Parts: sequence; structure tokens; C-alpha cells
Amino acid sequence: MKPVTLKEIAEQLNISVTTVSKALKDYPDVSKKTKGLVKELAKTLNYKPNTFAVNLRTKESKTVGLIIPVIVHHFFSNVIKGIISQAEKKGYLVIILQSNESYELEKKQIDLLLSQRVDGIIISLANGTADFSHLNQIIDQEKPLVMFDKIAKIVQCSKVIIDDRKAAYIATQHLIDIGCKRVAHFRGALLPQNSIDRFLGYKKALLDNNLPYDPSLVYICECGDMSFEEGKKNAKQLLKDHDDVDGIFINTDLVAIGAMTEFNNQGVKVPEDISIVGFSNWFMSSVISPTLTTIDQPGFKMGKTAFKQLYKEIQAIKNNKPKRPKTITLETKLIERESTEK
Amino acid sequence: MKPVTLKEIAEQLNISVTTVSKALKDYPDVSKKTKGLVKELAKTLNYKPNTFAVNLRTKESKTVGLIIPVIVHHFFSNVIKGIISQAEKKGYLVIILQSNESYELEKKQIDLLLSQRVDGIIISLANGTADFSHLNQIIDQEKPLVMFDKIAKIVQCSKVIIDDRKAAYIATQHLIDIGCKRVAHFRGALLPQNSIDRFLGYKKALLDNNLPYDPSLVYICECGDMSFEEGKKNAKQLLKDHDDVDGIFINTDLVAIGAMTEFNNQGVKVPEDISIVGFSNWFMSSVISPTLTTIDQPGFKMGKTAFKQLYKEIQAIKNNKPKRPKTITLETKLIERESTEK
DNA sequence: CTGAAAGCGCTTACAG
DNA sequence: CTGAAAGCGCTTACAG
Repeated sequence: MKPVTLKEIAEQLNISVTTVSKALKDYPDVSKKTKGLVKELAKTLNYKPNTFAVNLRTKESKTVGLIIPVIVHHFFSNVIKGIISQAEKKGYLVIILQSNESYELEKKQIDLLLSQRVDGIIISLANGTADFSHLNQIIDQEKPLVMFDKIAKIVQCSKVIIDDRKAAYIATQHLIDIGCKRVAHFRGALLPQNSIDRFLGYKKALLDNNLPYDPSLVYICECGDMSFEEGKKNAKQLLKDHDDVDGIFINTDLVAIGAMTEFNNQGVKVPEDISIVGFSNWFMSSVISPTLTTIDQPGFKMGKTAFKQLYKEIQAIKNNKPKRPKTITLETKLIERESTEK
Repeated sequence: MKPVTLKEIAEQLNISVTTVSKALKDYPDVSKKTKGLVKELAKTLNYKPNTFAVNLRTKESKTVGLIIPVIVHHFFSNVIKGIISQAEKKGYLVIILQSNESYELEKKQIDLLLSQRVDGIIISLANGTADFSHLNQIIDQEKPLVMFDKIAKIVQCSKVIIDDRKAAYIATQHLIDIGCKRVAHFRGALLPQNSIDRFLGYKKALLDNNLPYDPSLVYICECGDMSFEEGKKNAKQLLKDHDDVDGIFINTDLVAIGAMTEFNNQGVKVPEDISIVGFSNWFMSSVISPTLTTIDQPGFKMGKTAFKQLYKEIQAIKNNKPKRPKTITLETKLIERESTEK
């Protein structure tokens, strides 16, 4: 069963392709009668416009690309959901790619999306990304680009973020408020902006409370992938290095859960011996034992907002208006749970 | 900066578009010298073929569609990852849609994908799907279709599944082996084939062990969405209805975790009072307390396999060969953990 | 109100 | 080895 074309409809009705096309799109200069006939036949033949041809003519694909470091991740999968749900409302489809935290892959994927002629791109950067020419390439082509979560400040495009520094400050302040005197930090990879900002928030909270900042209390994730295993490893190392740490602010819930598992294995009690605050509010943080205090990061909303902004820019470009990059900061909040109960 | 076309390259080199096109695709009837010139210029101009035009000519989009009930779900997000990683290897892009367990949405989304002219579709059905004409529509158009996990046996297409009945049998048998005499079952929604099969496996295990099958021990999920809340609700109801249940086989880990949370709140001890086996082996099942015994379901592999099969069929159709639907069954295994430790 | 014609950017059968 | 021409299926400015 071959797909039906405008030509076939035109032949069956003995009218021109032009008129059929116009009738289906409700052009005002087609008679009601003709419109009726065309629409009816189109329906019975189950006509669907050939997107390839439409795209070629209109130079739009009604498709956007999304590049994400990891999919199997509570925060990111929520973002995906937010983007897809919003895109659907506007009649857009979403092509999803996973960069696996690799700069090389990310670069290739952007090339792919550009040659696919998507109407815009949404991205959260890989931990390994330090060069941004592949992103500027998107901007040079006047394609809308929206970054979220892991962004590059220097790139001139719209961004949807949270105030990582402030959130980290609040998380650390909470540990201090409940009495912690030696607060460590598992900061994740070195490069990503949000990792830097969270670290700065942690440091500022210490200094504002007249607690010394001790670099040996900051644990970096070399592997590039913030994972459960990383949390275990860091926790093990911390127990070797220090015996006086009474609180830790950890970059991601998953890592925090890894750390808590290690502490539990070694008989270190949370929160009695060490209090812990995570980041992101993964679902599982509310069901493990002890439940994990964390910063709620609105993934679904972030996805929705990112698409909305992208859509605005797509429209702006269509109407030959400037697209005006915008940075949108979403609210976060501290969720207090058992891991910091004193 | 407008995208470069074949025409521009041709003009700059004073040769025809035909030759440029052939040179770039390494046709044997173009001189080495010309090929060299064309390729060099294409590179410096950063030429990328216009996919719309290529698609229109070749009638291929190198894109496949994926419809999934929920994205924020450990099993499904692993499947997505598997599909995307395999697709990338073959140069295919993946458009992802979420049906939200709604038949209506699923139908619309298939229409969307078909009018987008994707080369094939991979789907896991919504719990609400009982009619399959929208799926047969895909098959009528001779588009490859692969179903996985939640399938419809009656639809003539390839399927990637596990042996749900067998897995459920093993799960239930495990509960009986450790001494359970009154085993309940949270079966999830009524319609999906895997829900039916798991129920049948549960029932058969009881009967094979000379335990009576009691329908009042089987809890159905009316809301259509197998969730944490559903687990809590069912657990609460079960405690009201029965005081002699000593084991439960639960359709999905997330629901099992909901149930364990409710039991914990009410002072019912797992596994001392009630032993629990889940299904799917979500990551969090290995870190909660008690850790959850479950059936490991290979999501990533399922995704990979589904795409591989789809790809084979796409190739077959391209070469005018029959596509021969195939059902592939992947292995599962029981993961014993604390929730069934006696 | 209707339609012939050009064109989007490519591919490929065919002629030379 | 090179290129003119047709055509994929649509949209739209223009003529009548």
C-alpha cells in the first residue's frame, strides 16, 4: 500500500494539484464545494502529507534535537519527559541522543542533528566538554540553542538553570545549623559549571560561618561519571583520610546513596556519626533508609521551560525577529529528611 | 549563514551538480582528480547534504520512532538507552514519544510517526490498549514494527520479550521454597499481556505445590499506572483483608517498594512477617532496606535487540525481501536479596 | 475561483 | 569521464 499523494487526489477529482493543496490548507480562495470534495476524498484515502517534501519546501522539520549525558538518571529522564510533553503540545517531535559524558560524541551528535536540519537543539553538556566551537557552530547557523543544567556561561544562547551556588550554600548551611563542624564535599567532575558553582556555594557557607575551608575535605570524581560506585569509593577514602568529619554535602543523590551504603557497611551511622545532604531529589532518596536530605531540582519543569524558550526562538527566527538569548533560573528547595536529623 | 548546496560547489568548480553528487558518493565513474577537488571544497565549505531532499529522493528517513508508556522508569529508560546506542551504530536517529499509558495518545502518536515517514517503529503498549487497528495500520504500510515488553500476541510483527510466565513461576516458587504458605500477588493492570502471564505463572506455581489458589489474594491496579502509591494502597488493603499472608509476589519493583514502605510504617516486618519478591530489578531495589529480591529483566539488552530486529526488517524491505516476523525471548534471573531471607 | 509553472536540493538512468 | 534532464511531493507567487 503506497502512500497517497496530492496528485492522486487531483486526478480522481479532475482538478489541479495546486487546488488540492490549497483546499487542504483552507486557503480562502478555494470554493467551499471544492474544499468539501477534496477533504472528503483525502480522508477516505487516508492522505498524509509527505513530510520530506513539506520540509524541503518550508525548510522546517518540526523536529528538535536533545543531547543529554545520561538517560538512565532520575533528573534527566524527568527533563526528557518535560521536553517531550511540551513539544507535543506544539506539534514538535524530539530526537534524543546520549553523549555518555563524552565531548567527542557530543560533537558528532551535534553534527548529526545539524545535518538532519532540526529546528533547534536543547543540550546539557558532557562533563568532558571544555571547548565550545561545536556549540557556536549551531549559533552561527542561526539555529536556536537552549542549554540546561550543565551549561557553558560563555556561549551566547538561552539557558535554563537553577542557582547552584545558592542551593549548595543552603545545603551546607543546613549541615552547619544542625551542628556539623567539619563538613566535607563530594564535588563531582571538575569542569561542569554546576559542579564549580556548587563547590563555591559550599565554600562560601563555610567561610560565612567562620569555619575553615580545608581542600583535603573536597573529593573530586575523576571518572567523569557521577555514580553510586563513585560515592562508595569517596566514602571509603574519606574514612581513611579523616576521623573527624561530621557532615558531607554531596553533589548528586546517587553518589550520596553510594556513600551511605559504604558507611552502613563500615558501621558508620548516618546521621548520628555523619550527616549527609544530597542534591537533585531522586525518587529513591525518599524511600531508602535513612531517607536522604537533599535539594529538590525541578527536572520536569526545567524540560518544559527549555522547550518553551526554544519554541519562542524558533518562532522569532521564522518571523525574522531577533531571538534574544535569555537565562531562566528556576527555584529549588531544601528537603529535610532523616539523613540530617539530629 | 545559509547551508551550502551541491549547486554552489558545482558553480565554484565549474562542473555539473551531477558530477559533484557522484564525486561525494564515490561513484566509480568520476575521475580521481575531480573527486579530490570536490571533496576538498565540500570540506572547506562544511557541506552537509540536505536531509529533506535526500529523504524525498530515497524515501528513507534514517529515523525510527519509539513509543513508550513512561520514560521516568528504570526499566524503560534502560530500554531507551539500548535502542539509541544500537541505532547510533547504524546511523539511525530515534524519535521518542511517551504514551502515558493512554490508548488514545498512543494512536495519535503512531499517526504522527507514520506521517513523519519514520523507517520503522518500536513500541511497548499502553496498559489501556485493547484494540490494535492502529498497529495493523503500520503493518499495512509495510513498515517494520517491533513490540517489546508489553506486547499484543495477536499482532503479526516481531516481538522482544521475556518469558513472563516462567519468571513469575520462579519468583513464586522461591517464596514457597523459603516456607511461605499464603502467597499474595499484586498483579498490576488487567490488560497487558505480561501482567496476565505473570499472574498465570504465579497461579501455576501455587497449584504445582498443592497450595490453594485464592482470588482474594490477587490485587489489581485500577489506576493503570503501576506506581509507588499503588503499592502502598494495595499493602494497606491487604493488611485489612488478611492476617495470614506470609509472602507476596509483586509485578514491579516500584510497587513492591511502595508496599514495603507501608509495611514498615505499620510495623509489619519484611522478611520476618511477610517475604516479598518484586519484578524488574530496578537499581534502587539494591540499595533500599531491606534490599529487594526480584527478577532481573534485561532492559538495555531488550532495547538493543529490538533495534537490531527492526534494522534487519528495514534492510529486508529495502531489498524487497520478506521481513519474516520473529519473537525473541530474553533470559531473566532471580536475584535473591534480604526481602526473602529466612 | 482555478491552475500552470517554478523551485526546494538532491539522486540516478541515460546519452554522449 | 561528464552532464542534461527527469523526478521525488509538496508550496506558493502569479496569471487568468
